[in-house]
Amino acid sequence: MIKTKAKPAAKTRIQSENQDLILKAALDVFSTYGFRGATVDQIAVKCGLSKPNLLYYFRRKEDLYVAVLEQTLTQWLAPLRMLDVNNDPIAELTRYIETKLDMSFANPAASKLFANEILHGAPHVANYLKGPLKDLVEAKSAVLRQWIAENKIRPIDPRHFIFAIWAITQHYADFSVQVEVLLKPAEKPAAIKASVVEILLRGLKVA
Amino acid sequence: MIKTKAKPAAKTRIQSENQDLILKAALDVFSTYGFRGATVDQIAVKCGLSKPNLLYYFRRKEDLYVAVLEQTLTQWLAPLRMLDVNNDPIAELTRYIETKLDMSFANPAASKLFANEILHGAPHVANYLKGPLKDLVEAKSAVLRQWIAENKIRPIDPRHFIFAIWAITQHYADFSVQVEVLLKPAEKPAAIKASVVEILLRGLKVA
DNA sequence: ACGCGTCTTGACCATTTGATCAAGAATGAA
DNA sequence: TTCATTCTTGATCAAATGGTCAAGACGCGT
Repeated sequence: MIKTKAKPAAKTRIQSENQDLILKAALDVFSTYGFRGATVDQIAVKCGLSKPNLLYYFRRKEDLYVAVLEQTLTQWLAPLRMLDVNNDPIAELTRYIETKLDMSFANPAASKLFANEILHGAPHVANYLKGPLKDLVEAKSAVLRQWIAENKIRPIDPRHFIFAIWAITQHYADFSVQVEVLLKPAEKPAAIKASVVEILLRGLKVA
Repeated sequence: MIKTKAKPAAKTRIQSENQDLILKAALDVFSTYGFRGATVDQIAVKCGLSKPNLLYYFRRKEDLYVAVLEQTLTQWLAPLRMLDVNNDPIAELTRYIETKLDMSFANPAASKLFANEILHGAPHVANYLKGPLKDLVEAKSAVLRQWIAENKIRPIDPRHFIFAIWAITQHYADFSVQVEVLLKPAEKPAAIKASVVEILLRGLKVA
């Protein structure tokens, strides 16, 4: 009997369960120690599998790393895709910033994984940056430009403004150790969100 | 004859020359590959010394890493120390932001080295964060608070505003690969500086 | 030129780590 | 139950890498 197709993702129950376990553990370990710093053994122990067993699912350490990275990337950019030109700019941008901050608080590992990858020259996602990401940024820059043209927000360079949102929101994940030390005693997420939104958006509001 | 003191830093000409060579190469390699990702051999080759010779100057890889890190840290925070409560706030903050951006453009390796260290939990500089850095941030937050009290700038949370400046300015160093791709064709530093200053400071100016 | 202390290196070692493989255990459709 | 397929692992390997050491080269004040 023909095997339906060449590469269907997960097939058996055990396969999908274990792949899921592995990906979760790998995100944790890779984001903490980086690609080179992480060891296959660490990840295997973390998800309760033997090293050869883990390598049965992902033949090479790099395959696993790329899988985790790709899984993270799409999830990470989803909220930007939702930016809608037809809604109120301040409301839309507020929602975007707050969503990004929520993600940084809830899943700092994803942000750290990505930051580490870019920091080291993006060797595994160079094409992703040049293709899908650049397209998305261009599209959303156009949205901001239209809002400016309609005089709904004050003029600003759209790309640098997007960079600013990314930089600040991800800062609370990537530099969480530093933030926690300098912000002690701890501040509530809601308070942080209010401050960040204020810093980023106050200069955009029309008189 | 007594050796003047226990641990005077560099003594002979060769010593200071080679230590300098090593520190420069180490900054390059550590910032690109991270502590674990960098190899002593790589650094040795980069500065034209043999591996045992390099280890003659820095007995352990970690010693070298810490030396580079400490050298970088002080230099990196200098511009913040200069923030002067007696000058015009917008002028002072503009100068600070532009200086930080200049440093990111001129020496991205330093920023990346620090980013990598914090990203991985700041294992070598935890005390520095809790001590000198926290003190500096508190002091400069007080400066911002005074400007607010004097109604020279609009109210903002000082600490989060400092974080915002750091996050954005260092973003152009740490994420330079991404920035270059998304900003293509390349933009002049002066244009970037103008955009960033506008984004950060427009919301601060009093009516 | 001498001689002491500094500098340099080839050879070597121990450990870590990514990856392989053959053999056996578990799974599940018929 | 049967048995082909999938899953699991102990043992093992080769390469990379941090670090050591003894021996010799060199720099420099005298």
